Amino acid sequence: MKLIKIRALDLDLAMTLDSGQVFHWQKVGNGFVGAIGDRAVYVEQHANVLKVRDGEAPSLPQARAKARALPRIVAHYFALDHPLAEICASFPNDPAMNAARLFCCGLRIIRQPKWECLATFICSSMKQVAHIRQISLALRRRFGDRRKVGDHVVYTFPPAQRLARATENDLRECALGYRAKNLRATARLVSSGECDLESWSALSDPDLREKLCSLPGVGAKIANCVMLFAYERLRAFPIDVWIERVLKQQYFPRKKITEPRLREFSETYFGEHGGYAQQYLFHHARIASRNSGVSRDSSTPKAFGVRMTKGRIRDEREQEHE
DNA sequence: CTCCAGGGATGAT
DNA sequence: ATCATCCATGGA
Repeated sequence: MKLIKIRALDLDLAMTLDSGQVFHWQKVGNGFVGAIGDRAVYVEQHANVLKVRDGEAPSLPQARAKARALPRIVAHYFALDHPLAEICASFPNDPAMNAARLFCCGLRIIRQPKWECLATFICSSMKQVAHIRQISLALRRRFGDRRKVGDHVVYTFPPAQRLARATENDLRECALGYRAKNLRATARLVSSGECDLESWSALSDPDLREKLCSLPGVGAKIANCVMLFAYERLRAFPIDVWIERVLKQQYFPRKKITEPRLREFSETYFGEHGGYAQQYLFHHARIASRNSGVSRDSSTPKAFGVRMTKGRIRDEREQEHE
């Protein structure tokens, strides 16, 4: 089993794959297996080197050609060209951000295929990471293409056309619940050509956001995820409950802040790589709370050093008014 | 404005 | 072993 080496500075592969951007990579031995587009890939990290291989090709010349392309594809997917030191240096200098920056060394924003990212985040609404992984796997197993890398089976993410042909019930059987209707409707818009995800790359941030939000099942949060993870809009700042909690506790303690004001703050304060800042704050908060052994509805993560019960938060909200 | 939809993991009891 | 809670969008 021959592995190709790729130099990868400032990358933490395991953290990157576990930071809530992608949901299909599976840990195998010292590395991970997953799909990058249509290609089944195994990847493991040794310090500043990635060792990779992809699935078999039918003939030897083809296999050689594919192997030559693989390093470029992997480097592009993991965004090894992002200037991570510069990006981190552009973050604001404050305690929460500094803690997150320190904690998340080597965390990169992956470049995901647009349809795969959009569809996956439509499925993510009102779900937690563990569950999104199950949905992604169910969709891939049922509608994707089976590939092998070594002894491991990997399924590619099904194209929009294939999900558009599925019935709502087919999708529900993948544990999508009420998201089945939205995913199917969006798949039809994309596969019919009425919505051309590739051509949207040319749009400004606000125009792109508007287009994405026009799709069934896509609101502001999911639109921002897709902008950040699939359109390289590194300013896009998705606000989920984790980030909302962090922003309020770290930047507006004991103050009521309206939702539009919080959004405005998130879009200006964190600068040109706000999406990266968001990812760092998000991942730090998630892991810190996971390790604290304290449920997050009874206290904030230990790393932030603030204790605040849900009851107290409610009290504060009731006390203050604009 | 509120309420609800679907559901597996997770943590509390 | 039960039980409550997590989650974001869209429609009633």
